[in-house]
Amino acid sequence: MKTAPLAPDELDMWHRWKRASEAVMAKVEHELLARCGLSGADFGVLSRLVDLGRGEMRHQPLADSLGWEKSRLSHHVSRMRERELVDRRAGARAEVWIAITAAGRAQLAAARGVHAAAVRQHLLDKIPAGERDRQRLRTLLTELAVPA
Amino acid sequence: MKTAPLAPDELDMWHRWKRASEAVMAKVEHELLARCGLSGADFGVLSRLVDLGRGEMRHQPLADSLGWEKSRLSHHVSRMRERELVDRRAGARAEVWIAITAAGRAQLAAARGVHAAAVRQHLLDKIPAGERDRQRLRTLLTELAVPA
DNA sequence: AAAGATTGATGCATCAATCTTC
DNA sequence: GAAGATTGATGCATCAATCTTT
Repeated sequence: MKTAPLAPDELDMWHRWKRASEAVMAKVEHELLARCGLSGADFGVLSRLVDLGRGEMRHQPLADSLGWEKSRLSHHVSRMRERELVDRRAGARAEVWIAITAAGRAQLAAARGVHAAAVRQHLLDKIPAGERDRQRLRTLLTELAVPA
Repeated sequence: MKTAPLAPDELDMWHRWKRASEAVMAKVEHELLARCGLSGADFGVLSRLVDLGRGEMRHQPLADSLGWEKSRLSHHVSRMRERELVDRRAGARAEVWIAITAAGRAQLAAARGVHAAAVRQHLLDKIPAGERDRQRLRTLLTELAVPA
């Protein structure tokens, strides 16, 4: 199977896509970290604990909801635990529960607003307002996100 | 300054965007690594050396063209040098030149086709074909990539 | 001292290997 | 031994500190 090199307009679209995805993520995560002391990963863990689990979840479902390997979550929880944002406890069977702490709830509450503002400023406000345009974009993003 | 939490449709768009940008990058970089032994960063360095510099460039302009800190490039070149993909040499003034090796050229040549195919499969082919749609997307991506 | 680049320390992501409890 | 989770090793990104040549 022969594969022609990317034509200039193809290369252009690829570079634009790459720069846009890096820029949006970097801007949102930078604001969250600078203004709230939470990385995007920290924010993801804390908000899922609260939104999906009323403050605590088992290890594996939490990892799944983040799209993370269980080992990645394990390392990350160890670091967040030292900062007293979450805690770990053993369940009745062999399972582990991750729970948000009071300090974690406070940080998350402060971060929600900053996150919402950053997402609007750097992404949502720049998307065309028409319902047809938005629907097209939703469809494209859904296609692009299909797992390998 | 009021900041309402993200509404369900806003949150939905944010999550779709996030998953799409992560998925496209991961798929392209994974294919490049699995089939050619080059990371996205490696490919970026090699292709810029050839396309922008006929095989060699000074350190700082190369870093700039990648959007990297100079220290990041320095570390990366050290690792690529051990794999004999590039070499470093001192210039007449205090400057450093990074040059692609013969082995680097060979790997890059093999990788170009794989990269082109992956970008088409995972991004370009999923974008609507109409010129108006494409133009709209280009505009959106350009807005999103504006530096902080 | 200024320009140009490297180094070292720290935190994070991934993989394979290991531990623990049923 | 199987399910559930942690650990250790390695490579990468970022920041501050340092080195080197003019």
